[in-house]
Amino acid sequence: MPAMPQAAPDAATRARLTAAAIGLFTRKGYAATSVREIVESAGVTKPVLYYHFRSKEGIYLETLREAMEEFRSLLDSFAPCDEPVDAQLRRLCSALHDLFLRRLDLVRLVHSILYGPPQGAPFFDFHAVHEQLVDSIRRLVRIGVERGELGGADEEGMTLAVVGAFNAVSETEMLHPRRGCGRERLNRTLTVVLRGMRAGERP
Amino acid sequence: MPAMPQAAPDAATRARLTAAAIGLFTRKGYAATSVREIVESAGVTKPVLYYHFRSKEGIYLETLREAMEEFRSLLDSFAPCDEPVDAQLRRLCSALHDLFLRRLDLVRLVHSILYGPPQGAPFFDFHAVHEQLVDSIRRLVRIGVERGELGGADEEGMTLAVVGAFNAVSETEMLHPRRGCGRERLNRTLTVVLRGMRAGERP
DNA sequence: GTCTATACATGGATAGAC
DNA sequence: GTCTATCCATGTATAGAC
Repeated sequence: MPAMPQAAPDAATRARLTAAAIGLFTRKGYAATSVREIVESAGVTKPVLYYHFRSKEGIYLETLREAMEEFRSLLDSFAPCDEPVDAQLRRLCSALHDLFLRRLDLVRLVHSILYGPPQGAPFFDFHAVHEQLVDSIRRLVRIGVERGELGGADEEGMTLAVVGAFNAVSETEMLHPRRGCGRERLNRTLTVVLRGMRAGERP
Repeated sequence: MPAMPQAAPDAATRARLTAAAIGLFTRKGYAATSVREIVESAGVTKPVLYYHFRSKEGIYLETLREAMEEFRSLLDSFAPCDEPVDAQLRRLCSALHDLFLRRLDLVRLVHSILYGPPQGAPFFDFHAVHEQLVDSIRRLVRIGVERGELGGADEEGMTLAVVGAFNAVSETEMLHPRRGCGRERLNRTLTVVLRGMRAGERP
């Protein structure tokens, strides 16, 4: 019975390589990480990496795709519900914040590539993931306006205000990585922003 | 009369080098920019660069220091006044937004280093400039609270909300660099946030 | 101060044996 | 699949003449 999918004999080697790679890429960036470092950190030799992945770009793209799945799946799983939209926005931002804290190095890398100069790293479509995040918030805002829970005709301004509040806290977290103290900060910042978004305020 | 400061004979050469360097560093990043590219872009040869600056790190740090002066001086020149704080906050953000648009590549570089992995670039204290920016906003918020123009005891939340709104617009600008359309967007986003910061709203 | 030519290290990638 | 040994391009930096 040949060619049974017997859990791939070399799966362990691949896994060690991807783990080493994602760690180094996210902590040092693409250009500053050498193939030598990756293979040493994984306890293998160079040809092993080039056998399993085709190149440095190859292992970079594959490990990143894998790592970004977690973000995509969180956003995909977030379906709007009957709850008041301000509470939903808080829940979404809070869940994202938890994930960001757990993968802070990855978030750093994404941030630097999304907003920074190319730095020689091969193209990866972080933009799409970021758009998905913004769209999730935009959709909730729109629902809030339709329901009459949020006021003003400026959906885009409200969306940017929420995204901004979330980003400001995330970026503070990146600058001062003292684990966990940001959850309450996020809530308080959102309180300010959401107060400006409620319907029925004086103009 | 020896050693008169006759405008430095080689000032032009230095200027061409720094101009070429800042352009390449901000567009490509530190690691992805080679000394060869810099000198070719400046129309000189390698030893000229090593004579005037001591190394690649040297010209990087010196050109950045020079470029960041513009940001520092804008922040230094902004003194709080009698105007209502919401208008002052709008003015400050608007002035910063103009500067960001003019130096978008530089902002990108700063962003990627401030929030991203080290990438092998030598240390430059962007953090201090960023703190100065946040402090300028924080100071205005505090004044607003003291005057009773802004409500709530949460000065930090309000500061982050304003910083976030500004950053969200700046980052949108970095992602979609279509010149100029962001000014009104900034104003509208600030409108949402500032509405949430006014005194006398229902809790 | 500015050139030509070059030293020297590092990094990505592969050949060929096992 | 995994190893040893090596190729080759690129990059920083400098020696030494002018």
